Amino acid sequence: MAIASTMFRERGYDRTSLDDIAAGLSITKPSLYYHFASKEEILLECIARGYILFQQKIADRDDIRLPGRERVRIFIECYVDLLQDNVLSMIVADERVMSDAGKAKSRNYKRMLNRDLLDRLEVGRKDGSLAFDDARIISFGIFGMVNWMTHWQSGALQIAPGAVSDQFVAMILDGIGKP
Amino acid sequence: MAIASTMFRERGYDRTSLDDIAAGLSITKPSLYYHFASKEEILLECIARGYILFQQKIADRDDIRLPGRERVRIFIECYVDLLQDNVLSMIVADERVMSDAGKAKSRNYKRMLNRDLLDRLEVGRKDGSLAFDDARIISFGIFGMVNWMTHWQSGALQIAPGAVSDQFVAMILDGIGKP
DNA sequence: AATATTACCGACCGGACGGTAACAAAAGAT
DNA sequence: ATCTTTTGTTACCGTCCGGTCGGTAATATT
Repeated sequence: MAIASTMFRERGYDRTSLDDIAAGLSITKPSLYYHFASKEEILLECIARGYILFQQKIADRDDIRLPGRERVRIFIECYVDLLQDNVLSMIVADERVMSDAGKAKSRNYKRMLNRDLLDRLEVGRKDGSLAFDDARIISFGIFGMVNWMTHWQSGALQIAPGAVSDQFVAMILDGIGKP
Repeated sequence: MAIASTMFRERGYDRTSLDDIAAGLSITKPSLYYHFASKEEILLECIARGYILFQQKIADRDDIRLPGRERVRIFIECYVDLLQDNVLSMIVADERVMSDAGKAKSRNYKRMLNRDLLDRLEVGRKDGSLAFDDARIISFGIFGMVNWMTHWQSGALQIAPGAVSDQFVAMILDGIGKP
């Protein structure tokens, strides 16, 4: 499963054949079909696994008493961490190749992640640590910034892993404009 | 060409067959091969066309005397505009399917766009209208935010087209944190 | 000893896709 | 009116891929 996640992330779902995955596991394609019903099912399990890993990671670091601003930071840092481990297959899975049922499941995971970030934003708005107009657009913007990291050419930026999320967080919270 | 751009954007490059494109033009596939040498060449022309349209659009609105902050705003607004017209094929083209030569061309266009935004950021830093740490990360973050719009489910947000770029710009320049 | 169950394999099918060869119809130039 | 170039077409090829079928060792159950 971890191997499939990595392959999907590296080559893309479409261009990762079942033979590729099977070879990665040192078995053959029919054997794969003993464990999974279809290629889509493999993808969906990768997605589910990524979501669970995210939940675990953020549960470790989260603290409901912190201001919204800090809870948003924690969300972003955990998310970027997992992205760098090739583990969030949600991102690489183009919904257009999926069945209606699969699409619904995939969207559900995305919706839950979005819900989580939206909640943190609203907490920040209420406790006064954040200010913005439409939380949905802010959320989409944040996801866009971090999800697009999967399109970066690996090694194009010579930079420490943590530095990226630090600067993203700084940009999101404080902006780049000077008063 | 415009039709191919739209199809690539809607279905993705891999899942748009030459028969699809030909059908969209009311001709047949071999006829396509009279005008283009390969599928990749079609893609590269779409990319080139998108870049030219962007250059034209931004040349109309740009003013070198404006502060960097405003020139960044103009860049983002033009970019979002073109994205909404399905015209920036650069974004949907996964480099992993391209030949080395095609990859080089595609990257070159991306590099030029990135260069443009980086220059605007540096202008802002020099004239004091912007402040940030690493311009490359800011630039990648901005491209990520806007490029990811292609992954939004159309109509998920009931919002005026211009409002998105307004709020993105507000978020980038001023941030969402309260002092 | 007889019977299931688990986990796997070689060989194959049907369909889709990028690309090609050979041939036909417009259309302008002479 | 004919020739040539442009722009199409029909029919086909090779390859790849998701998925299936029949069969087989090995392990567990009775």
